[in-house]
Amino acid sequence: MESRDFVTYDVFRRSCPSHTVLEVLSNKWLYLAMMALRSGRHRFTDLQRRLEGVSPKMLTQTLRGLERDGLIVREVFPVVPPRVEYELTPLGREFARLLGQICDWAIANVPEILEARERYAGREK
Amino acid sequence: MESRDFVTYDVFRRSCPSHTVLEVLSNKWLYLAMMALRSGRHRFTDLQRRLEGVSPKMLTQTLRGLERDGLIVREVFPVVPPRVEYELTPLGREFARLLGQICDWAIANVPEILEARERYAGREK
DNA sequence: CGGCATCCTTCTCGATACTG
DNA sequence: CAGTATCGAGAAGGATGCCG
Repeated sequence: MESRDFVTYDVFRRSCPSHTVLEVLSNKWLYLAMMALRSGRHRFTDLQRRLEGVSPKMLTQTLRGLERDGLIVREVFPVVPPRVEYELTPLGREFARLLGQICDWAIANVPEILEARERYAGREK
Repeated sequence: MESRDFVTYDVFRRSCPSHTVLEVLSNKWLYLAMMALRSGRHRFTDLQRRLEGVSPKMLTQTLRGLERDGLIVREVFPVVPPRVEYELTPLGREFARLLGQICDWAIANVPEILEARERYAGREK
């Protein structure tokens, strides 16, 4: 296991770890959770309120995945009622910055994309 | 329809167009198709070969979506056997550049992410 | 409050076969 | 070659109820 990276990563190959990572990251709730956490620490309920339409199940699942991959940390306060906070790690902040660029781009180009869709729909048969 | 952007886009709101756009973009095959097209024009079969494991159905669906949103153009040559080529639009190139950064980041951080996963798995009960 | 367990529906996706 | 059509498995995701 102490192998160096003597193989070339190839996101196109299903067996390549980079492919798997990309697959995990291609997820709407993951995007949104990362975006929400850019503004700092947040409690579970805060996130649930911010991510309109997310079920507790999906939010938990998403946050667990992010924690597993080292992109966020989860802190549990031993109080009643329970209090759990989530925060980006340095690695997570890097990634969130890139996702932020995607979001910014998406927002900036919504009009153009919607126009393209109308054009496309308009020339059907 | 001639409305200016007097509303504030909010990716967290399900009804916001930017949310829809983000949702569409959260897709593995879309990522990979865009990456493959960064190197120029490609035929359907070329793409199918490049994207390991993609079925013709999913590839068609992915490419249609990208075409619909104005990110790629599809050119059909009236020959036998058929020849169809796909190419990024200027808008698509912009977006592909951002996705490329995500890919690069993913590849660069595969080791760190895999380590995080092992740590996470290791401290389970 | 912040989950987890369970059930159940939906729907994506892959495999396969076929066609202009 | 570049798709389309069809089918079925399996995963994703919502709803609900319970618990520390």
